[in-house]
Amino acid sequence: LKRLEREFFRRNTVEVAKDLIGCRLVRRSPEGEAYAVIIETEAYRGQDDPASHAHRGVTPRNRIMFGEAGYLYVYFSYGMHNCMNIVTEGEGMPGAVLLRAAVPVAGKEWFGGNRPKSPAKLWMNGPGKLTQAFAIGLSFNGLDLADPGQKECYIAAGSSLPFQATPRIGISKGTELLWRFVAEAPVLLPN
DNA sequence: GCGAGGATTAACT
DNA sequence: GTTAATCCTCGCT
Repeated sequence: LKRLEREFFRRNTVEVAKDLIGCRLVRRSPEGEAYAVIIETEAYRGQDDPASHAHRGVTPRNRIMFGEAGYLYVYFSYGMHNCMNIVTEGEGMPGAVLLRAAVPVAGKEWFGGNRPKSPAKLWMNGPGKLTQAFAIGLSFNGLDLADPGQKECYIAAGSSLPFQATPRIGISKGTELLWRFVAEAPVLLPN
């Protein structure tokens, strides 16, 4: 499990979102390193993207999106869910990739404990569920995934998967952009 | 201060 | 297919 470096994230957001499909999201757990293969992402790029939190300029919440790449942007949504994004682009250019779904590989007991009473197929097949399974809360906002000394959470390279591009989910503006990327080959899900 | 709405989910019918 | 849950953030008064 080799941590992806900052240069991977310091690129065009849409490219990063595509390249993240098939990569692994790694999290320290009491049982060791738990990880899952990322199968769904969305790109939110620039101040011109009407669906992005960065669209109206810098606010206390979204300022991390305007900063250095490789940091986590976590926000609270719908009164009950957290969503996790990885900051992209260079400083001053806001961008982030929303992680929407993954397939658990290692640390399944821990994931299952974080998603009680939920079958494995539904552990992390949505952005809110993903953060729940990985125990990622608002306190992770601003975490540097590219810091080699930071062991809580990082992204590791994987094998590339075929994917397709679709409109992003749950937004009302910017639907003409095909900036959601989903692994198409039904990746084998655990039972 | 206050009110509206949200990059959603789960449990209904 | 429909809807309640639930609270942070932002923009406006």
